Amino acid sequence: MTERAKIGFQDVRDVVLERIQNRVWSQGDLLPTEQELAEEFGCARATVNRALRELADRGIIDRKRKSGTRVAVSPVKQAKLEIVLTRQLVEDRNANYRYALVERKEETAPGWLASQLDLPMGAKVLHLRAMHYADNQPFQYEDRWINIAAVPKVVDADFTTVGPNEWLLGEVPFSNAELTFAAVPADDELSDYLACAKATPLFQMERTTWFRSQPVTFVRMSFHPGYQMRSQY
Amino acid sequence: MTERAKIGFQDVRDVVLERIQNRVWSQGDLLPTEQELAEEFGCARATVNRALRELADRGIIDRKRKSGTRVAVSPVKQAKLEIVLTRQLVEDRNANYRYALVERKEETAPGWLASQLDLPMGAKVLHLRAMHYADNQPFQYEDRWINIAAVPKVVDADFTTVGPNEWLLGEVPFSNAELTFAAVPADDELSDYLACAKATPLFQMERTTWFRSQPVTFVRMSFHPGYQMRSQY
DNA sequence: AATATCATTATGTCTATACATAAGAGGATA
DNA sequence: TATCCTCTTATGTATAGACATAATGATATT
Repeated sequence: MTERAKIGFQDVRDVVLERIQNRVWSQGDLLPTEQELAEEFGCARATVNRALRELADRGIIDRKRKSGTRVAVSPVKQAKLEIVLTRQLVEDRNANYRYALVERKEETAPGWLASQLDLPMGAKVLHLRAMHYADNQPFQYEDRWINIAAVPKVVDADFTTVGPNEWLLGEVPFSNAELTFAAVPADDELSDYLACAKATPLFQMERTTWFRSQPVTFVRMSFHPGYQMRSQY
Repeated sequence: MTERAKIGFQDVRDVVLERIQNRVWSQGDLLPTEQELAEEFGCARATVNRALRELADRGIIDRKRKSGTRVAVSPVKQAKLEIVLTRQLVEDRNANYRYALVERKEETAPGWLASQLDLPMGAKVLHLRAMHYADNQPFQYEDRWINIAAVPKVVDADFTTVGPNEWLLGEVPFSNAELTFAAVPADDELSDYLACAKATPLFQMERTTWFRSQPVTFVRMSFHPGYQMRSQY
């Protein structure tokens, strides 16, 4: 028997996506209404609604009340970039992870940092410098500032065994962040810690983190020469 | 009157998120069932379901049939990285965009490319090299290979006025891709085109694109010295 | 003790119905 | 022509009820 199973929202979603990919509906085209699609597929409008909502979330289609649903003109491609702990990055390569604290110092936020984190004048910060190793090879140099006002308990953490990232993940697990990526030449300090020649190109990632609009931390991570970051969409 | 508006799924979502952030429910904790939450909020179970589904999509909670809903132990942080056209990157900086084709050549895929794109031996590719300028300053050098079998029409496109990225977006608007980022030293060619000293650190992004499991294109984009890429989550 | 069976339970999904809301279309008015 | 109004329409959301499904835990069997 060709007794076919009932149509679910995933079926609708996939068929609609396929039609868009096959140019049955081209960029900018108006799709049938939910009602019409529901009739075509023999399902409830709510089912079509969920299917189309998912496609809209993915940026495949644009929806507007009264106007209807259109195939997105310029599909907003956005890559998902998994933010993982350095420990995990290292262990994913089947390498042995080692962490070492270089320096721990309480200080007043320098001007550039106060500006970066939007801190008041004279705000207290904890400045940490640390190294991450993969099989005892330098993997990443970490330069971090933590807003003490946002995480008062940080003054009691010594960070000799647990890295600041892991510690913060436990204290402030849900936060927003802004990232920047760049290529920079190794300066004296970086070339020293990362065991490379001066001016070697290094991949650098900076991250500013907030929790409920309050600045928490700014970190600059410099990776060993040749490091590649991966992502997909 | 304290006549409060009816509870919607967004309210439920936000209240649950707030409780998680406030550690009312900590990492790994079991949340009340949908039924219980629906009773608490005075709404239908479907409403709670949608609220929790959104939080699950964001990686805030984990849900499993019969077991229930738990606060995610290691919230998967993932940054959203908008993939934009080079033209847009330039114009977003209020700079004048200019594109120039450097070379266009049909060839058989070299071994490393066949391997990268998973192409059969002797597959035909179109090799393009191009420059993107911002206010007539070198902005990005683009080195691209397109799988002719996947996009036969590409042999008729001359790419003198429209860049390959924009052209492909029109032809293959929906695709998957894998990205890698790295810092590399400028070689002779890059230092020439990007007007910088040899060995200058350059931010480089590589992208491999598929459409329905068929490899479409591989591109290596090298940015001018000092370029920063931004993202957030 | 190990394995198969079955009831239970929380989530996953679908449906029909209802009402809310944004926004386009047309007409009336100034 | 420009502005305001109402009507209409497609999407957005809520609901009660139903059944599906995965996973757990208990029970019975080997």
